Amino acid sequence: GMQVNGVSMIGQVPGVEVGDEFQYKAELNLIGLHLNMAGGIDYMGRGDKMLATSIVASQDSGYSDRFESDFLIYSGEGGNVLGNRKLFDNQKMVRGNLALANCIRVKSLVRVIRGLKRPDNKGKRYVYDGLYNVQEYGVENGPAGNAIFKFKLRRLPGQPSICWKHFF
Amino acid sequence: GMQVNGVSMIGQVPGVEVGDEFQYKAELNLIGLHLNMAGGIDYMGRGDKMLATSIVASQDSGYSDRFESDFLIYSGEGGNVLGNRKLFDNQKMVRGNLALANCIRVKSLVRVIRGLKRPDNKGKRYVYDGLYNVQEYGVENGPAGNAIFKFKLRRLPGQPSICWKHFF
DNA sequence: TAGACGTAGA
DNA sequence: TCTACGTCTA
Repeated sequence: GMQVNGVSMIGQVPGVEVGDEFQYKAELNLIGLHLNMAGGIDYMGRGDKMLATSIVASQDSGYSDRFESDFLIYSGEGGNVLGNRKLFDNQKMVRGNLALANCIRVKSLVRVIRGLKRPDNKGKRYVYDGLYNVQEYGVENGPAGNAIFKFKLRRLPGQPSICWKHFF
Repeated sequence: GMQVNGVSMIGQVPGVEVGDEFQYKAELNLIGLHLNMAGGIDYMGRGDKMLATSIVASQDSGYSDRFESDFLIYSGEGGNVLGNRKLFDNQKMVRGNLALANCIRVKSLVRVIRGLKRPDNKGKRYVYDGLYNVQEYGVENGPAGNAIFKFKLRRLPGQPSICWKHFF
């Protein structure tokens, strides 16, 4: 049967290369690429503070992350009242958001995974996009005037590009 | 990688025997024992009405299903305001509840799966308990005076017992 | 105990 | 789009 629980780590995961595709969050968890089964930001303790290890980014499915040639604008987590995704509140600098922000000073690398639609439009698939540096973050206004964090991540140079076939 | 999507069917699933244990809802889905990844009641269309095919019953994890020697009292689904499990409303005779109630007249068999705690207390495991007949249902009052359906299912005689080891 | 970019089917 | 006895980590 299935197994779960990969190992939490920062940086490249042995055996996983840019462009590798997975079908379920549980697979990302098993292989250790992204342990957070539901959340988009995964993180771990490093010394006395939390550091983000990986994020799942999507341009569709109601999310508005933006992929450019060599950087990524990623929306923070939280701000859903009662988990509702219809009632909004200000996002807070805690948990995943804080862990992601902590990466800026320390220059800790973050794995980026793209959440893409499946061909049949049922659920998502996940493509590993490589290592990024978190450069900065700002605050934008969401649909209800609520605060949403926007993190700017820069893709580490020298990594292979994702084959365009992945996006179809 | 993992695969999903078993086939919806009523009655015994080929290859699955009483006492077989599974670790995830996704496994139940894959093997076709219970396709509903989140809901406790699985059902399908049969002619012009819905019939329940399987249910997942638990005595713990906040649920109050009761297993007796040869029958089971199973609580209906729904009644959680905003999916909150803290704010309660009356359960309605729709979806899974309706499909389960429909089984009474037609005497359609329902597979019963026991949701049990794992030894490490993380998450659940699932043990197939065999086929049951839905005999009747009533309405009880929940913690907030809200209506909760209670279905009485009788275990089909002649089926082997679940090994007691499963419960430890 | 609560929070989170789950997942499938109606 | 919505519901549902998910599943994990902090």
